[in-house]
Amino acid sequence: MTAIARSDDVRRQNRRLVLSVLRRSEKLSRTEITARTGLSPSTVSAITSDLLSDGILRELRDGDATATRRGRPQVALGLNPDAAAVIAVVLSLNALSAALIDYAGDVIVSEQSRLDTLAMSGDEIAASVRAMVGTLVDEATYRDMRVPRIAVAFQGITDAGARTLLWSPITREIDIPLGDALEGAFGIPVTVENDCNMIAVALKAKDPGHYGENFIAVLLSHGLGMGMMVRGELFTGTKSSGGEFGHMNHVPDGALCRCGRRGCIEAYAGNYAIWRAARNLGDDTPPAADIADADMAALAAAARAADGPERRAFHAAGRAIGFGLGSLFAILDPAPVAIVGQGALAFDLIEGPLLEALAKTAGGQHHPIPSFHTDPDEMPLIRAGCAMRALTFVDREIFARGAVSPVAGSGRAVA
Amino acid sequence: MTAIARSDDVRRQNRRLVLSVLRRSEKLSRTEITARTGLSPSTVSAITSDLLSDGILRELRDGDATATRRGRPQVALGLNPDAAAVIAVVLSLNALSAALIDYAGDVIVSEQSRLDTLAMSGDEIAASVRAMVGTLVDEATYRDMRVPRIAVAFQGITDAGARTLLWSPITREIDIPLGDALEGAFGIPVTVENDCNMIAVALKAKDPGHYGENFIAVLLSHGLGMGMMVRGELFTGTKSSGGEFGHMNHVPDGALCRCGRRGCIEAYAGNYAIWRAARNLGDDTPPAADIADADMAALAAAARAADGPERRAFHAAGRAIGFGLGSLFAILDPAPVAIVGQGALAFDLIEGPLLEALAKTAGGQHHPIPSFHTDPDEMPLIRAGCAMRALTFVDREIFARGAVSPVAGSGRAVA
DNA sequence: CTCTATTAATTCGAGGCTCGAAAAAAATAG
DNA sequence: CTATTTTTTTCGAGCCTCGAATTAATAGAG
Repeated sequence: MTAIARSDDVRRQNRRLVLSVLRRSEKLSRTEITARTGLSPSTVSAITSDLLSDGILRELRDGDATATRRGRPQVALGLNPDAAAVIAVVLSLNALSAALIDYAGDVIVSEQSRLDTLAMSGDEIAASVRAMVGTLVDEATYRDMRVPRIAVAFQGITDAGARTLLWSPITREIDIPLGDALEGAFGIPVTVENDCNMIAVALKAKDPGHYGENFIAVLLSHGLGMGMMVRGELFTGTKSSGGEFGHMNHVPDGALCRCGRRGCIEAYAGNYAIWRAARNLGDDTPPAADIADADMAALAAAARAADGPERRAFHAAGRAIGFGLGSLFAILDPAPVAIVGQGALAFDLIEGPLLEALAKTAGGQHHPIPSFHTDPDEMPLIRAGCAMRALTFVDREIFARGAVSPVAGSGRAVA
Repeated sequence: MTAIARSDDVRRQNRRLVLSVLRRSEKLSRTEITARTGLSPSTVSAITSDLLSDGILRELRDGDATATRRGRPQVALGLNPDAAAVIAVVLSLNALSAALIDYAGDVIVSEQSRLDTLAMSGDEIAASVRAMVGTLVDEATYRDMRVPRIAVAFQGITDAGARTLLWSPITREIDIPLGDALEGAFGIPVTVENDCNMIAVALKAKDPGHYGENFIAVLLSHGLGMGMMVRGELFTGTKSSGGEFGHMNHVPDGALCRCGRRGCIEAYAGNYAIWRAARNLGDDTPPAADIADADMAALAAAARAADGPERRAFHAAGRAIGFGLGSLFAILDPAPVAIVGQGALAFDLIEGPLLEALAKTAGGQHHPIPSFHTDPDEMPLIRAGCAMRALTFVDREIFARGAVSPVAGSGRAVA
């Protein structure tokens, strides 16, 4: 806010603006851009002409024949898929996937592999990621597309600079410098992001009507995750990716959590916690390594069928999440919530206690109870968010600056 | 972030920048401004010349005789105290105070009065504030100073627009439109702010070395309050002033809170909660209306003297605050903490259990334990923060725009 | 088939802004 | 009184946006 401003910052900001409306709409005439941005027609003309000659935009001479109106027909402009490509990597428990995505957001090629992350060292994990990314970089080189950005998403915590994997449940190792490893290998700027933050990015891009300026995405699976959008921006911690909702305290000195502490929300609402409670194993039982989706589904079925430990376990989970959201809402006010991940399949079981707990907290005091939507399939969201994150970076930090030749010869060329 | 930029926005931003370094330093030559802002000497010359002819700055031809160096001597510039004035109002339990403050930040006149806020209606409170502000507006008119901003601080919650008192412990009434009342009466823009947010503003202004980009101010008195600075900006809720730290949940279905809910942190750490626990009154005892500082001091003395219910009460308070901070830090990472208010006098009693609880939560997991500083006297901070808030608004929103004649004839003139 | 109305997009000059280089101003040192 | 040093201002080059005027490209009317 208190930064110096120069003359050409104005153009940069307005180029950003034009690119941002085009990223949302895919196909817009100069007149429509004028209307959406509020810029004057002359400015839009100047900016789009620059972007066209830079190869960042292209004219879409559509065969749609919308020419039913009188007057000079509009020329649709869109992001040029060949302007650049980004690589989006998703690292999860025992699985690695990555995709090469063109500038318009379409997947060109994708790669998947299974790997035993828990048994691997940090170096081995970094090497696996590097190998897969290498394949995609080669692919990009072969197609003569430059790759100005790589984004990696994983479950866990990164530093605030989004460069290092600080901690993740998918490995025993901490402080894996994934960003530096990839950047060193390919000379391409990298961000390492929390998966739930990427879910939030994807939700905002997908349904801006419902997920607007402020909302919360909660991932329910083996552990808990959260991504928050606050005032239109992804909310991250000051030193890390932040948003460790699952490790807010629910019950002081309560159930044993996977993190080694006690009483975390996750220790009541993670799959392992629900499983533990449903099997009457006691709060001190160390968390199971992983629980199959089918087993959780069976638990949910049992809970729906009859009152018993299973149902009580899901209720306790709902209660923990409800109190946690209440505490969160006390700090930053209620906002729509997306319940994402396999746990969303059992949302019918946890919703009641969740709302009941929420009503008992300050979050519900001055404002109406927020809406809850569910989406059990998190992976597409993480992939889409990760790609969007990388593309938005290119929009804002690279193509918003003039004097960049985007369609460079080398696939590895970096500004 | 995605706003349109025009040519003159550049000048506005750079005027802001110049005003912000001058507000921090009080006395700076053009050369020093050049160094601190990074602007070119020509630009600084142009901007300061505008600001001087607008009457916003003044030359301080000092008798300090710093002329021991060779070369043309520097001319010190400073904010012109007569450029404008603001009114800062602090409304607290049974007391109202307000001050007329010149543009350089010095108090011109201040007013105080005692009133029985709990017995008053919202209209009566608004009328009292209006009357006191009226006196100061008259004073400003008499001195031929225009008042472009009023800021009101109080303990409680406002709407996100900082216009309405939504709830406050100082009155039984809710939704008091203080902002509209004052704006209607005087035609001056008004913000209504949470007192702890103003404490945070004041701490940042007072000690930017320690309270930098990220820190938390916790007010311990009858109830609890919190103000947060996140990435250099005051963090407010999306719909309200937010930061209701005291009403994050500590123990599900726990002790009765002043807000009517159960288990809030405040229900363990507010004065009434400590009192209640120290007197073995039980968690369900309705909160006392108010407890004299002397009584709390006596309680603290007893707690220091011997192990017993008093000491346990303070320990429970520390524990509640510690778990609460831990949950907060799970979301946005650890940051320095200021413990402000009368409760800071007993910080020696609560610090141990606080740190112990904090160590049990995720907040302390990846980062070192943050620092804790105390300041028992909150009123000066609230006053200073409130004044600073109003002045900063004038800097940024009014004087950063050119073409404003600041030293208007009428004291009530508003842009 | 030509002409006119209509809508889209571009061009051009006016007016801002920052910056670097050069000039002017104001003091000390000798 | 002159040279030196440091601060501050002035001036032209180079961006940028915007409004008004101009050019481009179509559908419909006669």
